[in-house]
Amino acid sequence: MLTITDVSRRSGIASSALRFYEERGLIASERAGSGHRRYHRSVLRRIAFIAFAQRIGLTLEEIGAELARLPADRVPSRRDWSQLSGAWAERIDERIAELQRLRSGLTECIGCGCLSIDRCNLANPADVAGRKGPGPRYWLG
Amino acid sequence: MLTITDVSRRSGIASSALRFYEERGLIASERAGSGHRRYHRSVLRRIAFIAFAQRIGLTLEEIGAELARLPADRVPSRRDWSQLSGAWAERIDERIAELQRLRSGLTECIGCGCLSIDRCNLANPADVAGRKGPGPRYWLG
DNA sequence: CTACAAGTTCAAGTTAACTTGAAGTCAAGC
DNA sequence: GCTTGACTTCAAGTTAACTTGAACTTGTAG
Repeated sequence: MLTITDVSRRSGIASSALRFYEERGLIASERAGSGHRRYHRSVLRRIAFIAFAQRIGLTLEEIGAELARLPADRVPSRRDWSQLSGAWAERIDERIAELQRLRSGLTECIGCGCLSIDRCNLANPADVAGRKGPGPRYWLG
Repeated sequence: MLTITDVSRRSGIASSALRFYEERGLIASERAGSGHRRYHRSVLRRIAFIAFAQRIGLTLEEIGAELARLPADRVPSRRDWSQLSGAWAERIDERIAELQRLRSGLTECIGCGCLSIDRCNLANPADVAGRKGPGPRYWLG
């Protein structure tokens, strides 16, 4: 069993973040008699998965939903993990495609001078105009 | 001269956001005798530029820095605009490259079962471990 | 036994990019 | 003249993903 500092050092994730993940139900821990957290080594792989998924652009909520599909009664196998990431490739491909569209718009649209809201659909695609709710907006979100 | 509602409707950006951009010095307006904002039509192109730059991933602060390089004494020309976006192509290419690395890691790394913090550099590249400051972290930021 | 590091909880702060609400002013139609 | 909609400012709220601080307890080395 690992202490929170062990896990933090090995994963590069701050202890405060680990407690936060636990509060959100993304990882679990047992307690020593003292009340201190003790982690199973398998938590490291779970954390690696979380970090990876974040880089792909998933929110913690989405990641939690994925993790909930892992078997609860045993340590997940290689197959269990690889099945989770099924839909991700498509998601990444979509983002790459968007970036490539933006990249060609950079020369074709700004360069040619047509960057005007009335005529340029790169400057104002539907999903930019159709924003919803409060809080910051991210171009990939 | 356009009212704030005119500009909002034509750009798809909420009036509150337009006031916010002005507060940040990204756009400018004059005032009617009543105190109401009046915009020059050229502000639409400026807003289009802001929206485009945001989709590429620039923060408002960075966008402000770019906009500050436009000539202040006249309405910017086609050339003025296209010179601003010089460094962006490279930036987009870097992001595409990162996504492609992540995509191959998806099959090679999660699929093969090597996704462990100790051994997998996709799970824990330097820039994930080396995070700094408070606030949310984004995988592209 | 005494330091001092490491752990705990809980509330509040941080960042970006806005939105929402309150409280009041201005403009246009009937 | 009245109502209704558009506009103004300013303060406070929103979201995500954490961090920071306060106040306190545990574990360990000397």
